[in-house]
Amino acid sequence: MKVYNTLSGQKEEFAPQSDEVKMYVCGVTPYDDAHIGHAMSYIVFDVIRRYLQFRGYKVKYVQNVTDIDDKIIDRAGKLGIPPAELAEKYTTSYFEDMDALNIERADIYPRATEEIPKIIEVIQGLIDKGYAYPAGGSVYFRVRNDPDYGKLAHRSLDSMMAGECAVGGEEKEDPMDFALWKASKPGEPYWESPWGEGRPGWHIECSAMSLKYLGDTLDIHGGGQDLVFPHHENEIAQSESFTGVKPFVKYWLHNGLVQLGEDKMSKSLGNLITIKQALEKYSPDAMRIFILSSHYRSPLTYSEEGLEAAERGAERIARVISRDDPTGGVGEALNAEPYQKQFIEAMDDDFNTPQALAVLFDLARGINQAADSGISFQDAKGVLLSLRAILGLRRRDVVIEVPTARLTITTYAPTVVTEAQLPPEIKPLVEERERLRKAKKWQEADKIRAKLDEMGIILEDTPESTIIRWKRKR
RNA sequence: GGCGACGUAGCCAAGUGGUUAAGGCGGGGGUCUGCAAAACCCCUAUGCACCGGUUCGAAUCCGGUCGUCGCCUCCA
Repeated sequence: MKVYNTLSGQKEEFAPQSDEVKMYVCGVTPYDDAHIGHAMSYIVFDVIRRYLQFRGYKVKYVQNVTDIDDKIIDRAGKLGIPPAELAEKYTTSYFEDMDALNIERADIYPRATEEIPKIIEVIQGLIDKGYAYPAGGSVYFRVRNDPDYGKLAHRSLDSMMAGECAVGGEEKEDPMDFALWKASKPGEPYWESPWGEGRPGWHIECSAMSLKYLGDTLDIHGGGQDLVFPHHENEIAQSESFTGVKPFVKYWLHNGLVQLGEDKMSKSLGNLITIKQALEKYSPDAMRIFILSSHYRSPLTYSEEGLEAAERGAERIARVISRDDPTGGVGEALNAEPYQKQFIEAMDDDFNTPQALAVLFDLARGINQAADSGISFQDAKGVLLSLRAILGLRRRDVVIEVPTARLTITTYAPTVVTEAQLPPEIKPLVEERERLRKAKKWQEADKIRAKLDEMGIILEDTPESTIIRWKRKR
């Protein structure tokens, strides 16, 4: 298995420290609804985690919630509510989105505000070792004392200085130094520390949490490419300086960024589409297919057409899974092993989900062919189910028997569907149409079909039954 | 300005030295169907931004040109 490591800039053979992969992915700062960019990152790492598990690894997955930060304080101030309340609101919203997208929960979600003792311990350790210094109630990391600084971003300190004139710097020894601890202003939330009242700087919480929950060396650290510098660079500096252990992370994985038209989708540009907005129009499976259709390290341009295409694809795979094998598994059977092998080959090559998805569609076609020609596909369907689960796809179609006819209800709900969920006015219409069809009154029958179509119900006649299909996405 | 990525069919997107350039969506034709829908079959890039070079052979390596984007500042 090969993974692309940002640190080396190359694909490397994946060799974790043990059978339990220690995985840390940068989480959110909850001050607003999560957007498509978040969806991309967390779907990508969800798939990576699922695949590692499929390959037999145990995975310990930790994701932080940075629930105290300048942005939270600013936004809460504007809204006139306590920062903690704002953070809580959007943390809840975040979990709703993750659940809706079928992203498995991390094992631990440490929150910055609950990890202050560890954060202070790390900062104090850095001061003791000469890597940090207090100034004006804050504490800064002394970048010049870390000869490795810049190794992740592949940049030298001097080249960083050259481009942009230094930021801040009033009490810093060096303009590139960054804050580990920030002195609080009056009215801001604060915690007691050896350096006075204050709060953690942006990068320190990730170092403290990952060291606490996963140890001195992580196997995988993930996040968006926009975090490479300065966030992850600073994490390396903090962590390796504190522990003296190198590397802090064996494999740095970064996903490409979502673009909206010409520009990156970002907070500062304000051109965000939230996950909640997208889910109003598109199913979770469509979102996942859309995102997984391009390689995780490539930029992804959000487009309605792309989502529409993904929606069709999601539907196709769900339909295959709803097909029954009439052979009962007897006789000639479709062998899905070659597909599974190809899927694994694709995923083993730095998580090539576009190719893996192509294999899934090939297998779907194979199953449909088998079904159309009376070849058993039970086992193949099992393979399709297990492979698509790695990508987190889960649309299901449910067959329901009613007294007058055998009906199949198609839905995208993750939960069990019963006839009771079918709107009561639907069934009589379907039955009436069936009577008209038997009487060969085609025009009247078609009128009912058209009427149902307007109600969001699609009817598909098959030799055995009529399939009732919901147009709705969920 | 510095660092980096990318430019493949109508759209999206794999492939990164060697038979006919994956897959999805869309489009065209057909089978099935009362008609549809679904499914299946066939077709839809003599060519991979452009120009040179290396090679028996390049979308794939090298050089150049043009274009797009990201990071360097809060960001997944």
